[in-house]
Amino acid sequence: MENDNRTELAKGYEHREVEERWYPFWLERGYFHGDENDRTRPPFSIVLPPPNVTGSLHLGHALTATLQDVLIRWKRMSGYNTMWLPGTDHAGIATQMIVEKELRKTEKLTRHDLGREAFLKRVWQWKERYGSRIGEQHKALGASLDWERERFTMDEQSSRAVREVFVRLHEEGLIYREKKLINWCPDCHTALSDLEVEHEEAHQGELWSFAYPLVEPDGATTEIVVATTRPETMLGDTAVAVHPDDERYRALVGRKVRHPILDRELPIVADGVLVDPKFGTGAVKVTPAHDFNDFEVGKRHGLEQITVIGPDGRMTEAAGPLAGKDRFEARQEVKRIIAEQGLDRGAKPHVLPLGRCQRSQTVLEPLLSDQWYVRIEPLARPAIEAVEQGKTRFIPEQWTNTYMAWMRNIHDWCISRQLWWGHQIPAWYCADGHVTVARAAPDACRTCGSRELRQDEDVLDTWFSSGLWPFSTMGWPEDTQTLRTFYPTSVMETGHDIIFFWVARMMMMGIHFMGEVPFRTVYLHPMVRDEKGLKMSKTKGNVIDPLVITEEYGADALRFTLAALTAQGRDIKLAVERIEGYRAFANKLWNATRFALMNLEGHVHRAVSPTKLAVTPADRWILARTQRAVNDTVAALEGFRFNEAANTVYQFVWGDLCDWYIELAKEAFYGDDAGKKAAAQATLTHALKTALLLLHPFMPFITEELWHVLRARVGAEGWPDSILAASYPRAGEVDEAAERGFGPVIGIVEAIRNIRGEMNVPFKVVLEDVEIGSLAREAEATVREELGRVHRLANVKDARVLSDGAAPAKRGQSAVAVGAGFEVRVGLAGAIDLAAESARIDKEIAKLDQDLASVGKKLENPSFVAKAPPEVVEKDRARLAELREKKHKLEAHRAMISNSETVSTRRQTMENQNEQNPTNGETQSTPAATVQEAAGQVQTAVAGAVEKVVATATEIAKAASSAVVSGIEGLRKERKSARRAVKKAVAKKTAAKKTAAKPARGAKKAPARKAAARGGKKAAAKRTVKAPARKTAAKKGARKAAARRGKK
RNA sequence: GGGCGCUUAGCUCAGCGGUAGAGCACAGCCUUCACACGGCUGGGGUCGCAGGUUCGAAACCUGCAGCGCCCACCA
Repeated sequence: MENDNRTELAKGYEHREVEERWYPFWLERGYFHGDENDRTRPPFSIVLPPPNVTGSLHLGHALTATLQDVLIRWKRMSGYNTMWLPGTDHAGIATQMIVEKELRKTEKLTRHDLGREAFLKRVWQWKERYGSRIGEQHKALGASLDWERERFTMDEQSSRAVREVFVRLHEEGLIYREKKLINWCPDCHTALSDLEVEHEEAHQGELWSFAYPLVEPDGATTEIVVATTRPETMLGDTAVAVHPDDERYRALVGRKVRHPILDRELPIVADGVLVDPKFGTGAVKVTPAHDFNDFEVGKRHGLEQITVIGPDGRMTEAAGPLAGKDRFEARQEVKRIIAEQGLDRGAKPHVLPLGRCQRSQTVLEPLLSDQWYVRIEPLARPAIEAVEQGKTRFIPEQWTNTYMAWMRNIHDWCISRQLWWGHQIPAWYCADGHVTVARAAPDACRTCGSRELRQDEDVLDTWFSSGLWPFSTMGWPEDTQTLRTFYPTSVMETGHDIIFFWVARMMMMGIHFMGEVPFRTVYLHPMVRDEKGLKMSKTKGNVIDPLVITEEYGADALRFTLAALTAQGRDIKLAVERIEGYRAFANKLWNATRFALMNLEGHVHRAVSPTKLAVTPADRWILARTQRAVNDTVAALEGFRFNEAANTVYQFVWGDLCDWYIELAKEAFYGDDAGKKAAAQATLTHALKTALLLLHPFMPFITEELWHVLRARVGAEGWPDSILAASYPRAGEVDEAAERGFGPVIGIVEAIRNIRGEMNVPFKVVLEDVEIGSLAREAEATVREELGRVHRLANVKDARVLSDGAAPAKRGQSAVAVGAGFEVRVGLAGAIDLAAESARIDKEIAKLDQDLASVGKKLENPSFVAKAPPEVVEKDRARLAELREKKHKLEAHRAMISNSETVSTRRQTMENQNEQNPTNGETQSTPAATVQEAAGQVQTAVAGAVEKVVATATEIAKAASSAVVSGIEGLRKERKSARRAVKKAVAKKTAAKKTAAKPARGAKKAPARKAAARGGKKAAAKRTVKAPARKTAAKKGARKAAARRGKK
């Protein structure tokens, strides 16, 4: 690559330039090809669900390609011999319709004008012209498909497999031809399988009743009333059915009615299966040629089948006076004629089920015709067993049930289609109608020897060839090395919308012909919808075009977005803002690398574990975080939890690496400690390299680009010349001590930043009076070692770190933060708003009291102590201790402030309330009242209390081995308690406000606006109890630290 | 008619027995020498409703409600 030696990057990430660069590079080196002769590496194969050859990439394709590419790239980097097979589907009806449409538009011709042969030539031309488009689009997405193996469902190899399967199934008696009712699309002029019928409920339908006069009236009984939703079918009625046990009609069974329009008499039959005596009149008109139920009745009773609606949806000659009319016109005509004869018995609204053609949306017509079927039950049984035995498993698991339910109730599969584009059925007829099924055109009729043979004109259902895809593409029926190496495939990744159409058929065919399931795992991805959860459609205008997105935001951003949104069992609602967000992430990664490049000059990366280098606590921390990110990412990928994998890397890169480590490393890079700098360089390189590797399957382009630049900077030892050939990071042990040990440093920095934020001290103001104390021994050492970083990250000068757990001095004009295992005092002489600081501390103490109450109550409950696991109880005890310690420290600080300034009335009230809190339990604290009354003694009293508190705290810290840990966790609880307090206050205030007047018109602008937006209740809460929800100084640090530590 | 899924912060969603989270959006501060596609800080949640199990439920069970999807030959 010409640019391979660049060691600098542009300021911002430009995806267009980068994404163009790498696909040809990968192809050239043959990285995507799976070697069927490779015995050294385990195989991992996927067949891409073949998109329609006419298709253009939509988000469904983008999703499926992304997820499969993530798997394939991950496995490839993990040492597998991967093979991902591309191809396209001829898509019978869809393609034929498109070409017909074009033909009509450009030449005003129908396919019949051209004739079969000429038309098919046109379709092939079309295929040649546009068939590669979708492949190119997959390349733009970065899909690492094995193009050498690209297939088409109608190429010679696939066609041969289709004929072979057809012939064998026919020989086995599993394919047969029969005349029965099928779903017919009058618009597409073809039979359809059950699956291609879209069921719908027509609410504007009606149930119309009319009378059939008895041929021989019998006293009062002169007619029998039947009901129908399809009046036109009465022209094909050949019986009226009643329930055999129905007393009303028992006497009529066996007698006849007269057809009022056609010259025909119909028998009245008894049928217990068809007729529900409670529905309608309890008498049913029977139309064997146009209704599936009636068809069965007809067979049971030997009734005549009269086809009155033809393949074009018009009435046939058998419809007598209505012959030639459209079926819907005929419906109205029939009603009119019957009414004229006085036989109309009224209509009522009725919701009727309608079947529509999946393709054309035309209302389908059950039609009697000769079609080919697959006898499916014998094929389904083994496919059910395979799943029961776990040979193939579904993810998410719930789809197992869907699959099973359908398979157990499966109907024979109508496979013939009256189309031209497709695999023509390998059956030939002689003049006498004998059928010869053969792999190639036979010379003579197998039955009578006639040489006058004509091939069946129908073609096979598209899904017939798709069903063979996993093995037809690998050379079946030959016993190829490719099949031996890559069949069964490892994963079938597709949408749940084609679980029956495709997945089930592949299972049946694969097991039957290969003797082995076609895939070990079926991962069914969610459907992509728009941000409101609606299906994307051109008419709604809510389609997000992946090609536009790729152009605008980059393929990497699109891929990452799709992966990050792919949670199991939920549709994806995609908003463009999400993609924007992940484009920003790509830019972040770009700039992190850019930063590294600027600071790695002269650094030569060695292929040794960075943990072997002498490193600082910060270095050890990011190395531990890196390993955790690796572990979590790999675990998520193994479980097909794409969203988790993506989010893990995202958080690691942006949070740990960029927000923290890079900032920490600056101190090393810009300082003059050569050893520290070298360690930081090695560490940063390792962390960044790992991030690139982890990300590669999700964002192949940018990671490849950055890999090359980084590699050029730090030397090539152990770095392949493509990230694609590098090893995926492996799970390993996380240095939890290093993660935990750094917690106080992070906590202290965040605590100081928080004080800045809350006290309105801009970052550029250097804090020159900072004391850090109450540290445990190891924490003290770490903080001392990393003090330079604390200085830099919090813009502090000469912070004092106190020894042996000593607490910071009590001084006025200061803000104090108490965190887990540390306490920080920030002197803000002249800059502090004491009232604000005092109020802040008050609120924190109020929260602590809430927590103390809650934990105290829990621990006072004997059954909790007795029944809960000891660790849990212990944890709560430690937390109680933490809370108490913290409260004492804050109280001491507050007392100090109280001494510095007159306390407001509001605060007094609050303090008094706190003192009255019975769950407080700590009676030693200095009551505020005392402070007020004896101002002169305060200093001494406070000092005494503080000493006690510190002593107690130190004891606690030493006693509990995990003091720091539980402390960090303890801090998190503040949040909940605080919220609880707010909630209670809200409830009270809401109750109080209910009767109060509406918010005044002239209220402050911003709250008023929010109030309007959020509704009265919340607005009230906002106005009245704003402050208590304020967080404590270090809580965010604690939260993050806890999150960082992870739960394991 | 049968089945499945969903209901958690304004929005999109994680979490699925032990201290309510993320991204975006929002507010304040910051044009600090990787990144304004940026940084720091903050505000915002009776985890759909009602019962039950449990020491403990957003999580498990039951019922209900709303939304969505799939399957289905009742005229």
